[in-house]
Amino acid sequence: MDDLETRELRYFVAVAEELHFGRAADRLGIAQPPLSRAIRQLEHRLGVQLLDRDRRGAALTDAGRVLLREARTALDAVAAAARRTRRAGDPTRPLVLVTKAGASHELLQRLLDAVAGTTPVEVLLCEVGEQAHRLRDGQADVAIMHRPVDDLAGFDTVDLHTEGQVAILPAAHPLAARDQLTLAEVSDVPNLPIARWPRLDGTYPDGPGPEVRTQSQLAQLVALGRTLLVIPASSRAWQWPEHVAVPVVDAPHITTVLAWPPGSRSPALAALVRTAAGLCEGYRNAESATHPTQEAPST
Amino acid sequence: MDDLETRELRYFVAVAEELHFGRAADRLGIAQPPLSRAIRQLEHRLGVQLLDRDRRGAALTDAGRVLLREARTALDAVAAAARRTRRAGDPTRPLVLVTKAGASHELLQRLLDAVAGTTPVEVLLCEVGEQAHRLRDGQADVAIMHRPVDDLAGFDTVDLHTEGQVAILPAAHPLAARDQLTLAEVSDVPNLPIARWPRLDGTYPDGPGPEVRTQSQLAQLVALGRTLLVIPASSRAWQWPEHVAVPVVDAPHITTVLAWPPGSRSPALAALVRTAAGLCEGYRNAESATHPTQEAPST
DNA sequence: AAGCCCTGATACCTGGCGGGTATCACGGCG
DNA sequence: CGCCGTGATACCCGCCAGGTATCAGGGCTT
Repeated sequence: MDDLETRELRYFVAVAEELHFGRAADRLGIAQPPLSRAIRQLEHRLGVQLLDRDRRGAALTDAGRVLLREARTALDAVAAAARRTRRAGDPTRPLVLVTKAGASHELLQRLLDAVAGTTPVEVLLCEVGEQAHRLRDGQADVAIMHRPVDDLAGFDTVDLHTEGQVAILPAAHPLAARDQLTLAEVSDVPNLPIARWPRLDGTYPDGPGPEVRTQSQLAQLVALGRTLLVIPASSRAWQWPEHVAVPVVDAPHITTVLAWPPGSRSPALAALVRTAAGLCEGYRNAESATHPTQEAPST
Repeated sequence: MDDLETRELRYFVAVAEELHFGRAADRLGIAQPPLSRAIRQLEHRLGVQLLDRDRRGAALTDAGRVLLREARTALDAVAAAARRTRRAGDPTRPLVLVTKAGASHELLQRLLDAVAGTTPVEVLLCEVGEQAHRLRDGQADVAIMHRPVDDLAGFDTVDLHTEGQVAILPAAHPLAARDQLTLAEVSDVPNLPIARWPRLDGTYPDGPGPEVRTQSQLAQLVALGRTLLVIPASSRAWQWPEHVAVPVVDAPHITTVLAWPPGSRSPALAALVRTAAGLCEGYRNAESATHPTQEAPST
């Protein structure tokens, strides 16, 4: 019937994340009773139980888990609407491009040089896996991402460049002397386990490797001889003197792509996409000409 | 700062679509003054002018056009959150599959047969181009769509089948006697112009062909000898006795895909996707194994 | 030119509801 | 057995969404 309000979604997300009405209310800056009432009303309106209350907190039901995921994307979309509208009203707005720190540095440099003077571009750096979120919630207009490692669902893209991967090893490690490696050799080095990244919900998968959250943590761990990693050959801007890169011959190739929210039609974005496509003409995947999710936005 | 409420977005969308405060207020079931005030507050909060007021109505500014697009997707996301949550709380829920009427009928039949008894599936038929919207706003869980004609941006997909296209002609037309045609021959038959479909905003592109909105309108127009169309070979369930299908040898191949919102993890959906992929093993594009937007949802 | 009409804007009132405080119910635990 | 910490309930208050009445002004007609 009547639509949900974003306030209700924000409240539910807070409770679902804290699993505790008191703390959630605290975080929201309101008192606990109105929060309890709001969630109860929400459950009543949806006709679905979202939380199992308990003397020591609350637990999500299946429906609650669905709403948590859906509410997050809905709130992102609302926030994106506000941000993009504010930016559209600012005539001096630069295009905001988000990329992983250090990834595809040379390519980005060439792209920025090519549009310098015509299209102002602001570069926003983020940690691994955050680009999609920044794009979805309107903090950025366009992103440099990588297939198949990043989640490109929901974006239009053009392919920019495809390349092999290298293993980054501590210089002191025996494997560092090799001039090439295979995935099998890399994946079961007993005293050099692969690091673990957080999942979307912030928890870590099980495994022997160290838990990392940022690229600089990882760089340091490699330098300390505690882990290794396999990354695209061009993503080496943050390489330390203690690091050695060895090509991994059978690792899947990584394609660098320029990604943007579907439907974006600003002339600046269209110009950037056109320039990027032009820069990489030779490398582009022929599929991109026929695939509808890979067309440039019209002006 | 403070987030927008969906009420504000609904109000703005109404005004932006009507371009008239009075009619918009009417449609929303409120009076005009509160609506004017709400829009003014919205503009003030965003720090952006959204509408140019005028004695004879209102006109969208650039920022207003951005907000209209963003607000629609945000409202879709909120509506989807409500719908999907309600459905998640209903233990008897069938999976809702949406498809264009008549398209890929045999494939769908095989798919439904294959999951009959294990996964209840409700089939929702819609007109051309509506599937993406139904999927985005939560009315459906999964869709049968076609690449490259449908907009697949924002969905995970598996390829099911690829096939050539045929021209559907009035049986009385001279070209109907041919056993094959080319795109060039089809596209400039002077007295048989291709029909025009509405754009997303409901307006029609210019051109000589008749305006159509549904497949049955189109079927009738072809039977009347007023237009022709080019469609995948399998989409002929609605063919009339007055229609003749002739292969178009150089038309781009159409791939039938199963598409669903990224992140959906219901066991029923996963089972359907697995079954579909199994059914079409031989036809599947090898790329689907490595492309992240084409992986089956995990259970 | 003088009204009229149709547009959105302004003024002002009212009621519902979102939010607050105080308190209850209840189970775990020392 | 009483204390603590959980969420639920009761009740009050003030704000703001929404209503009515009215204004302002430009393009019509006459």
